[in-house]
Amino acid sequence: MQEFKTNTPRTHFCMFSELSREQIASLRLQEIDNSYKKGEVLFSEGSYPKALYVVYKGIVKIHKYGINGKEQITRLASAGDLIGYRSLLNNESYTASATAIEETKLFKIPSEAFFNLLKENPDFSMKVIQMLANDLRQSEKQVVNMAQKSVREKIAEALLLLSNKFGVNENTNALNSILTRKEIGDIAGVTTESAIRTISDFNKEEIIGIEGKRILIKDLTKLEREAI
Amino acid sequence: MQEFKTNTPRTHFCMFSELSREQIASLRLQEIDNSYKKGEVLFSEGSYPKALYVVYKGIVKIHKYGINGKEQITRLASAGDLIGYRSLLNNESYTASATAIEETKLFKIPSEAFFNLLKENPDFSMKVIQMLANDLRQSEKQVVNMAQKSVREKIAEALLLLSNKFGVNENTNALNSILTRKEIGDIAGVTTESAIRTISDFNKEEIIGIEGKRILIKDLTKLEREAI
DNA sequence: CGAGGAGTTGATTCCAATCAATTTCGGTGG
DNA sequence: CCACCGAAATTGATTGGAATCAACTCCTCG
Repeated sequence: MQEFKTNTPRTHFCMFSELSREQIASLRLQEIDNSYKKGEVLFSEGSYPKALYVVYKGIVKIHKYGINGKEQITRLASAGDLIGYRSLLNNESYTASATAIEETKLFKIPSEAFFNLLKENPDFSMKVIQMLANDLRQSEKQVVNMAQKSVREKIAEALLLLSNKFGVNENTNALNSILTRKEIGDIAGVTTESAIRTISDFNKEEIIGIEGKRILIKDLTKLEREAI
Repeated sequence: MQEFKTNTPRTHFCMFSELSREQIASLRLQEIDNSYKKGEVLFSEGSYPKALYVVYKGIVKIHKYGINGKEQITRLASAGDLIGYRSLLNNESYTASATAIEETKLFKIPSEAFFNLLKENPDFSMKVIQMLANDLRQSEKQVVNMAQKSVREKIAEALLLLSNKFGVNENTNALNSILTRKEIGDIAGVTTESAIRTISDFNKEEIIGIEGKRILIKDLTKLEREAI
């Protein structure tokens, strides 16, 4: 029934390609001088957006708190990704928090600048629309995954996500990103213990390798098969 | 165009309010002469979109097939709702199927007409953007629900969705929509048996009532509490 | 070198899926 | 109008997967 390969590397989609120099200027990008360290919170669920941000270095997790505080990571953002746009577009408070996973640097775009460009440039609007449509597709696929897949499948899926999004070292095959086991569990929607056990199983089965916190993708084909 | 009525002022969002007569005309809305009967498929996962549709009567479920054919309903569309827009915007094949739950009538909008209006009317673009941002918010909430909630919570959530989206008869408190127990399970992401057992439990606890296939919302407050 | 966080492992529990059987219901044709 | 058929709903028994609880080790960092 599945018509797509679930792990098709998504061509990176940059909102800002094809904008003219003037249009970029009109966004009034401001470099945020201080960087966010690992664990620092960029914004929190419930607070109100004042601007939107473009990540230009590092990794940010977008996460929500569910039943008795259990975390769910809904998205990972890295260089080129826009964050905080959704609440801004809806004019509502943030429905998720954003926290740096690695040291992160951001550009800030004042919200009026963003809205002005949206109004004046139909191509830019179309870009935003396509980005949203893509995110939505991704999210709905995720709903089905969460509802139906086993822990093993969800962890395989999470590892593939990390591999696609951040890539692997071409010599060692180590994932370029280092997340805690808890965070991997929070992506997959399983407990930390289940994440650890499954990662350990994959290691025993030589699908992946483990070097401390680092995970090596040893057999991508098998991993893809595990994710179904 | 006729006014679309619903009991859900909060979530309901009509794309076409605030469009001028000319703009509406430019969409070249075509009434589709034959209606779709209960169970009829409007389009299927994997096929390619040729146009987009506005529901003007009836209910349509948007659903995907997951592990060994198990269905997941990702969205319900009724009067005023647009369907099939996402794949059109992405220029990709449908990632979900659409099936009539009740006898359904549609307007069809040729895709060029839609794209033209998007290009020419920033306000309309903004409407589309907001609709997408809303859908996305909804979908990400759903991811957390699926990942973390119990069967009981998910069924309560599904019943609330039906109550909000389609309303209840103000005398009997019966849900205006009639879905099968399987479909309710497919919304909640649980098996049909679990859906039945939980609905039966809620009935025993006088949170809801059952009259054949019809479900009566007897105690909305309790139901909301169940959904957490 | 101590402390605390991250990772690991084992034992236990329990929720929900699965499997199986039966009843009820709604629509259709004689 | 009623009998019949298939689909939907229901109920029970069983199983199994994953959460929970608990204890412990291993880093890493001040």
